[in-house]
Amino acid sequence: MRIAELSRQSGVPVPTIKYYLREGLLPAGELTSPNQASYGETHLRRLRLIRALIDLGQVPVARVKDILEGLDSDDLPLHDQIGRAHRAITPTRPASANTEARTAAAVQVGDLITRRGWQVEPDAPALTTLIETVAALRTLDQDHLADYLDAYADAVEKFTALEVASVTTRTDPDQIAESVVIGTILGETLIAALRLLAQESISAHSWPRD
Amino acid sequence: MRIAELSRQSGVPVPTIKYYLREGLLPAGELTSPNQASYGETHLRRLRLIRALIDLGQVPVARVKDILEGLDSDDLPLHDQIGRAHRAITPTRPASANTEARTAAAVQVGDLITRRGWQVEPDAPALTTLIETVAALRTLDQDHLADYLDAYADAVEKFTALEVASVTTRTDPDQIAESVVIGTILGETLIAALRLLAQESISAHSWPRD
DNA sequence: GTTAATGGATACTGCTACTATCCATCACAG
DNA sequence: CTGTGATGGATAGTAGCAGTATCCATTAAC
Repeated sequence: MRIAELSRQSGVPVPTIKYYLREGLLPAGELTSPNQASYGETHLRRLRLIRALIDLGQVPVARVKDILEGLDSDDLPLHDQIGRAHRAITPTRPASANTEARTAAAVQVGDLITRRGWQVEPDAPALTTLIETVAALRTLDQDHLADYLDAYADAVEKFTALEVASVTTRTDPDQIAESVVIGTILGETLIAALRLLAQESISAHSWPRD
Repeated sequence: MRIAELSRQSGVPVPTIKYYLREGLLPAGELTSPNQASYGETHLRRLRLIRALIDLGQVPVARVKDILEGLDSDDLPLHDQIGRAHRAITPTRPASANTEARTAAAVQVGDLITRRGWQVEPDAPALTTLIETVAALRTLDQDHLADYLDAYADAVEKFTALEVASVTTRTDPDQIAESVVIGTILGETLIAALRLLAQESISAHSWPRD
């Protein structure tokens, strides 16, 4: 198929497809002549994945590129694929000052991780976010939320159990990697959306005409 | 305190504070003379809230303004405050085409909501996201994840229960509104970070040297 | 009484994710 | 075999966002 058809089937405008080609998100089509290329089913699938990560997962284009390079390089350990996915959805923070609140939060989070027996690298991107968030909650006088960390962790472990179960339905290594990446990123979108719906419903119940 | 002190205590550069003042995120200080204003504790608290929403919650400046206006307008029903918070973290999507996958996803999500007895307005921002995400998962051949919707919803209801319990520790209506907003937005950041940590730990267990 | 900071206004910047334009082919209908 | 429209590739332009920078006429503080 040529680019117009690819555009029609994916719903992505031709100039945008060209842009993804330029940025190396999408592999070039097979050249049949100096200015004619043909795209196949793989291109369509890849394009859909790109759009899902960008539109639903809010992943920046540069991070999408990272992820796709990871998926394309065979034999990359699954743990690294997950790392890329995590970095894609965790903005790198400029390491805030080590205030009192931050130090206390770091201790609390460290305790939680030990208590749970989690194995977490000390430079995990999510670690900083978690510490920073707990510190912010305390600074904003919302200790009640920060104090529920364990209960949150309980519920969160359910997700990971689900995801592990879900991934193990696949056998092909390439498919596993893709599932892990999509699950990590779109899973978050899914959970966030579900949570908002549950909240809205609860809020309608609890304060019908507050 | 004057602007330099506010900047020092909050860690926000003076030009940025001026920008927030211009944008109406931060109320003007009390003018003591044509070119001298004094800021108080409320300004500092507000500034910290702004930074938390922007840095941790990834809320765009314009949405932060929405939220703060909501918090400032007394007597705004809590349900509306929640609505603003939800809109702040749910990007408005340009309503994709009604493909087959989308329609099927809409049905599945509708069923889920009925089954759970959730009360959700048909134009809730999270609803579109959820439908779109389920549709994307199916298009990307990740049905296994989409099929676990109910299990996800189970775990998600735990969060809302936690948040309701947490909010009811407050009595002052203003504080409740603030808690709801912060809980909604930073709660998501918290959950996402915890989930990534749990994932990393599981992945280290399951595929130590894959 | 000089030096530095302030409030307020206006202009500029860097980044991201596209769009638009151009052009020399090329496919294909008539 | 000729004219019309699409294509690949390159380069340039754009819109929106979140600040930064500069300027200026005061004013605070030593």
